[in-house]
Amino acid sequence: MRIGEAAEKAGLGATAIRFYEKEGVLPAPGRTASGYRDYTDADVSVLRFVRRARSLEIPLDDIREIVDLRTRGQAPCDVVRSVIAREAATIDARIEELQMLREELAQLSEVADKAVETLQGGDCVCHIIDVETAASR
Amino acid sequence: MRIGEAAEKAGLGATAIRFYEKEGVLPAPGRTASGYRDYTDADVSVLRFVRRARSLEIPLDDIREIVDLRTRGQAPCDVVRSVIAREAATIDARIEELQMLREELAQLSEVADKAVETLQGGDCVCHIIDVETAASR
DNA sequence: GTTGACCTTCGAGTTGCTCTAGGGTTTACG
DNA sequence: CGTAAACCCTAGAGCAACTCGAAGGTCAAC
Repeated sequence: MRIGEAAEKAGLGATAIRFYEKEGVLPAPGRTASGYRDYTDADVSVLRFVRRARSLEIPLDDIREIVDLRTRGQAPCDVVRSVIAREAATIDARIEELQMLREELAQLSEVADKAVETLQGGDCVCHIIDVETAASR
Repeated sequence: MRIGEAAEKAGLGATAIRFYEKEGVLPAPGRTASGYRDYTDADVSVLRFVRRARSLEIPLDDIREIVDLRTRGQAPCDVVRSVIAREAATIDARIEELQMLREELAQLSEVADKAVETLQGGDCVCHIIDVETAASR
């Protein structure tokens, strides 16, 4: 199949696939007589893996390593496992951070509502920002 | 004060501050006789605002807009409020997404553990990846 | 037989910075 | 007074992970 179909099956953009190939993350696929990239179902499953891995925010360098091991028929399990562990920790930290930010935003919009109520537009120059900088202490 | 002190007070790097200035996010500060940037406490509070806004992942374009309104003495409240609302929604979505990913990772590392147990290294070529691609359906 | 959808490559642009090179300045110490 | 460390300056390159545009080749249908 050509790149468009492979892209759709994998849930990626065609340009992203070309980019991954250029970056050495993906092996070069076959080509048709006219020079079009020609993907097999096996290729698509690799594409899909890359998409999944990227959606987990695993860096391309790590993905390249895993894909490389895979295509050379070696066991990427240990690599995958350590990457999984690392990513899990990263994601936990990220979630925690975002929850804190979310809470601050909620407070902020409360303050913003009050500021608007009490100040009625006119002289509201930067109260929200001031409160925000105060909150950042 | 010079850029290093301002940077420390605001919780930013000096290079980031220069970058913000170059990008027009921050107004150019005063200069000493020898050409060093010279920041006031008011400047630092703007820096701090930018840092806070960036930690909320608000894009520099939006921050520039808000800072711009502020320095022109206009009320950025409505802008700030709409940005806050938008960012809150973004963060909620992001948290949800990350929690899903986190769950998948947990499953994945379970599978990886089992795969290692049952397969003992040798022919473990890509079971984790296969499971992962299967899970991505 | 030509329109339109698809494919090709290459290079540049995006965002938000950091880093390097190659300088000048300020401060403190001996 | 000299000098070494720590600070500052600019300009430009580089980073991740892509996307977009230009300029063109190809394939299917009507």
